This record gives sequence, C-alpha cells and structure tokens, in this order.
Amino acid sequence: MSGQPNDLSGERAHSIGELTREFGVTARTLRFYEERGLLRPRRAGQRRLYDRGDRTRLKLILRGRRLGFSLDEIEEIVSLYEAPQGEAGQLQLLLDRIAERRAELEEKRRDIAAVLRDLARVEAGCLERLDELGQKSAGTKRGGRA
Amino acid sequence: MSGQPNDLSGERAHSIGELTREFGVTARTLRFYEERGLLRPRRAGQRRLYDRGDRTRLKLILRGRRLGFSLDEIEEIVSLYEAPQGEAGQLQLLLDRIAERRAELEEKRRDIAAVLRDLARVEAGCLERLDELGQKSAGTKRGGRA
DNA sequence: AATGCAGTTTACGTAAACGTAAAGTTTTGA
DNA sequence: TCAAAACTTTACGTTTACGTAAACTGCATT
Repeated sequence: MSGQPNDLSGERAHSIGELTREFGVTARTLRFYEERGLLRPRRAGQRRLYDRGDRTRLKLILRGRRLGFSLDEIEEIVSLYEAPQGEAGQLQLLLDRIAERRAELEEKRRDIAAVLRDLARVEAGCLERLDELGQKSAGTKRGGRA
Repeated sequence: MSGQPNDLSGERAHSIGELTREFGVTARTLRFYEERGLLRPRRAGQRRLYDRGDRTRLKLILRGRRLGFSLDEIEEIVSLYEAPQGEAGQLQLLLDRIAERRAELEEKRRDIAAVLRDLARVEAGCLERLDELGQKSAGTKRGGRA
C-alpha cells in the first residue's frame, strides 16, 4: 500500500539531495554528521536513505546548532531524548543531566531577553530621532511651527 | 576624590587579570577581542586599563557568544548599540538591521522553547518510570499491592 | 642583586565544523 | 543506449576562536 518492498515506516524515505533542499544544508554536512554518529540513515546499496526518524534527528541537530551548541553537546542532548529505560540510578543521572541542560537553556533565554530589550531601546531611540527629523523637514517645507 | 589623576569615569579601571577573574575568560581572549576591534581599553604605558564602558562591551560580547553568534555578528550587534545619530536614511538602515536581528533572536527563542518542552517530556517519562520502580521495590519489600 | 609576579608582544599550534576537489559508480531521462 | 544528474569515497584545505610557548619589561619584595 505504501510503495517500496521494505517500507516499514509507512512513509517514503528521502535521498541526501532531498534532505539538503528541505533543510538548507549541504550533503557534506549530512555525511559529516553521519561520520560523527549523529545520523544513521540506512542504505539502499551505496545510497543513503533518510526516514522520518532521521529527519527528526536532523531537526533536533539543527535546532541545537542555531542555539550555539557544539556537536558534542548536541549529541548529548539528542541522546537524552532516546535514553534507555534504565534502572533507578540511570534515571537519576538522566534527570540530573536534564536539569543541567535546562539551566543552560534558561540562561540563553535570559540572554535573548536582554538583547531584545536593548534592541528595543535602540529602536525607540531611532524612531524618536526619525520623528524629530520629520518635524524639522516638515517645518522646512511649511515654514515651521509658528 | 576618586583616585588617579585622569580618572574621568568616576570609577576605578581594571587590569586584564581582574577582568579575567571577573568574567571567567583568559587574557588571551581579551587580547584577541581587542585585536578584532571588539574592545579598546586605554593604556597606562603598556598595560591595558579596562573602564566601565569596556566591561559593558565585554558583557555584551559574552552574551552574544553564549547565544552562538560569531564574533563578526557580535561586532555588528554591538555596533547597533553605539550607532551614530545619522540622518534619515541611516536611521532606516539601522531599523532594518535591528529587525533582522530581532527575527533571529526570536527564532532562537522558539528553538529554546522547543528544546525545553522536549526535555520536560523526557523528564516526565523519567519520573513516571521512577515512580513505577518505587512501587515495585516497595512491593518487593512489603508484599505488593494485594 | 636577585627573584617573582603581572603584564607585554610575537608567533606558531589546534579543535571544530565543515568546504572543495578528484575520481569513480549508479540512476535516470531523452 | 548513452549522456547528464545524482551519489559515493577519499583526502586535503579553510575559517573561527582561541591555546600555548618564548622571550621581554616593569615593579615589588627579600
């Protein structure tokens, strides 16, 4: 019903070229991530085939990249999502790591808020100044406020 | 009243060593930022002296760094804060650049929210699982729920 | 006078994250 | 069928953001 013989996922897999277009990354980048162990597409002969899971992972990777995490950190974060159903000790460790990451993310969030606030300030100054200029230019044309 | 002869700022300037301790960066980093034009401490002979303005700039730089901006981008962002009081065309350009940066920052913000949401999910799963384990262990000790 | 500390310049080294080129294979459309 | 397009591996190159080492200077102790 869904196409290829061993289409277990119920969805069509994608070639590397399709991925590059969809996500705006180069093939080199995708191969590099695979080399680093961040992606593990299956193969059809030599060719790589990316299924839904691979695409999900890629999204996570790029998200981390935009936030300035290193690939090592991204690997750690992504691994948190796919953590094994360990016993109590493992689970506690996992919770600890989650807490650490959360703290970092919240720092980043504060940083963003600060920059946005500063930008808003500069913008306000700009607008004010523009307004002044508008007044003056209007005055020049029409003879001023008197 | 405030100390040194040419203390125009009304505050004491800091040596490079003090800065490294205060901000947790190496002296190499500070010199590198200066080489890149991101910082311009004044000098007392050879020695660098960092005043309040330099420290403010450094804070901005490190903030940008934590958010994953390149030093080039950081330079651009910081320069927005200290933009000249240009004429209308300049001001409009400035507003455009502010808008661009704001868009990026808001994407980052969404990314952060997404990661935090995912982490919360994993955490919830962990806690649930821990709870189950607690139940079982209690059961083992006390003979179970019946 | 000697030592040590904090700072300086100069310069080569390095890790991360890819870019780029070469050379070969496989798929696909005319 | 056959050439272009898409993909493969291998390998060296490049940029960014510093690290690290060497050699020098000035100042404060001992």
